[in-house]
Amino acid sequence: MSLEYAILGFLNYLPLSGYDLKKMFDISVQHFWQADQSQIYRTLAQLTEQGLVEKEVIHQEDRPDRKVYSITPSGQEQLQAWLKIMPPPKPDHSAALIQVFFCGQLSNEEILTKFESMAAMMKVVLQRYQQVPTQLEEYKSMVNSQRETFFWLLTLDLGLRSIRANLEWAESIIEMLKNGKVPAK
Amino acid sequence: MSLEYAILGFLNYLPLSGYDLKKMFDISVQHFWQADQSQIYRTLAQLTEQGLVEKEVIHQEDRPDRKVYSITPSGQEQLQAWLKIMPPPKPDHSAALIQVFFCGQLSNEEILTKFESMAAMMKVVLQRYQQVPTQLEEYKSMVNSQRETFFWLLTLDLGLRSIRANLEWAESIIEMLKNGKVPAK
DNA sequence: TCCTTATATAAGATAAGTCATATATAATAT
DNA sequence: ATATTATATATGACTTATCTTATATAAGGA
Repeated sequence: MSLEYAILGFLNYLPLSGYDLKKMFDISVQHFWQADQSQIYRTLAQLTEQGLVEKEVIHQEDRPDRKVYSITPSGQEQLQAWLKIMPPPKPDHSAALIQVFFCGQLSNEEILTKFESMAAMMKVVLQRYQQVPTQLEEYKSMVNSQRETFFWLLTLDLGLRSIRANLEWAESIIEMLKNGKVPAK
Repeated sequence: MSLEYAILGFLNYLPLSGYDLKKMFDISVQHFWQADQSQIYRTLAQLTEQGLVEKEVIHQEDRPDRKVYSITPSGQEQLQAWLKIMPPPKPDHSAALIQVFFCGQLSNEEILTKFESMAAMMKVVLQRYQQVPTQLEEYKSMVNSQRETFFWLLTLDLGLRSIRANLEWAESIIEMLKNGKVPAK
């Protein structure tokens, strides 16, 4: 599980509660990692058991107590070690590609509609990506390091390149459909 | 779940057993869908319950009985309907990107090593992809349709484009590391 | 006044998939 | 002679993640 390491990564900057962590995910890696709130809490519990993080309960009068987690030396070791290894590439089961694979069973018009809405969606995602750097300021105030922001921008860059590759692919298929290059049988 | 529809897609060509299906996955969509044997059997059971496929037991003397599944009219309807909709884009949790995001905590030499082995791995994947069309013959003999093979090649094309985009990204980072473009702090 | 958002954590149910293992036989390769 | 591969299905245990719901309070907007 790498949510585990993502959490350790953030806690290595500063101590945070489960609630804070959720916000951190949302302002920084939301473009490639949507963290589930309940999963964060469960993973935090698990990391505590393993001695990789430590919990400090901060009492609050009017709201539930804050439980602030800090990384332990053992947690830092684990994180460093993990950052150096290559994570086993997990095969992604792409529903979209399964649809492409079997879409010969649809009519050409239906397929054209499909790829056109795919292309349209990708353009939306592309725009969303191009607007992500707006959140940079929020993130900067949390980590305050040009080096960290640099790597953040790299993850954005890959996202952009991937979406562009996808869009070009979809557009090349639209071209083929319009020019009658798709075999009828 | 889209394994469900992937199975319906194959059964729409011809009736197959769980064992046959596993082989079908391996010779055709293995590059974007590694199907788990036990998951295929479980999904087949579930599809039978839902009335989307039908089971015929074929007795064999020396080996376990073959259970051959065929798609029902209801299954065909479901498949057709699904092929037309856009599957909700499932957010992929990329361990590799989490590593990039936090790798500012490593030294520049360690990071260089990391991206170099990443690039090397992508080159291997690229070669593997370029060799996939070899399996085309096997697949052709199963479906015998130029239209179907065309869409198969499209899924390969996307794979190639994506890997190339990834590789270019990794190489651009290697360049930056070598030219001292990575902030020290 | 009422609704939403923010603050904060947690647990039950369910889904989807992976891993390991079990059963049984025949053919092929080393 | 021995080991592996092919044929064929199935289940138990486990992991990871998602969805839903619960609890509690305060501030701010319509």
